[in-house]
Amino acid sequence: MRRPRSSLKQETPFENNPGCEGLGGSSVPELRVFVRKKTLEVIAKEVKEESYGKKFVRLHDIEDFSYSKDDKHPQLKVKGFSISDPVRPPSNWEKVLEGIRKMRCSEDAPVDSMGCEKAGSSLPPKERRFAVLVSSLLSSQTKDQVNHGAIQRLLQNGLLAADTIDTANEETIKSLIYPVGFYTRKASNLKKVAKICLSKYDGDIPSSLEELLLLPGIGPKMAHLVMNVAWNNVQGICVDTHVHRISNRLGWVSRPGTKQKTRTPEETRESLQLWLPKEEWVPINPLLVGFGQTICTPLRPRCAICTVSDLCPSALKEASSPASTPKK
DNA sequence: CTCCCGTAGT
DNA sequence: ACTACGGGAG
Repeated sequence: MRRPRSSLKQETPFENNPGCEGLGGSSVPELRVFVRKKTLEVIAKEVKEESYGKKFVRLHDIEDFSYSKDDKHPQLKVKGFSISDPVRPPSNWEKVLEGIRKMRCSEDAPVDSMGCEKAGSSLPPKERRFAVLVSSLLSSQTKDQVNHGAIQRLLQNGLLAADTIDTANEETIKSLIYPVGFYTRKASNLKKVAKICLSKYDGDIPSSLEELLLLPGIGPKMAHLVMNVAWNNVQGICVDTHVHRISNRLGWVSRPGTKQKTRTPEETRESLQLWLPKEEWVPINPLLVGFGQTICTPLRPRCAICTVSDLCPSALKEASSPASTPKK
């Protein structure tokens, strides 16, 4: 459902778009793609890496502009570059996925089953959503069990709601959430988030991806997770380091227009979403996380016991697990 | 000891 | 692109 605008020169949709503003005044018509915080990266990257090597695009180089409401990102079509290269799914991806599922069944992983999924499951909707948000804030780089303990302590002290957190002492919060990773920063973020939720959302949490991303401490991974869990609204794939690593090993993703590996989880997400059917967007995360913890580990992946190694372009190409670590 | 992990700041 | 954060794991 895209609304292509054929003649940008006449319409210049950016002028009416709060996210994008033209730089008036200069004799050369130059359009600066100016958007909020994290959206900037997406657009700038698309333009920058694909064609220009800079964050500015000259107005006359833009041939088309499209905006879709489902997809939040505006897209620029730039002279000499085609955005719409057809993307075909990697061969055998269904077999690979099925193979990984089977391995996951036999070898049980400690899979962080996302503590936030059950966070505050007994609370009313609004409170539950807030609990999910808090749990997501705390859970990054933290074991599920530790995170759960922190959530329980917050709950017991009545500090799992925007209004109470807003008035609470930051030191108190800090001590309650300890020992979650980065507790100092997270305590500070929690206070800020509570204030924002109170003032802008009546104590509820933002219901869009963009607004979630504006909260301190909420990045792409958690924003997608919160959209999924709190709002039951799948806006994108929740890509963590496991999904990022394994997708690249399997050759499932690449930098646009190349066969190079993606360099960031966000690039991986964009690339995966181009072909992976939406039904898989949610289950792919727990599946690959568990697989990544037990078999396709960051160092010394156990390709020898992996049942899909014959379908994996990276199999046995990195130092494998037990065999040899002679090294000097 | 080194590496790792999401996010933010640089 | 690189790094701090704050612990856990190797």
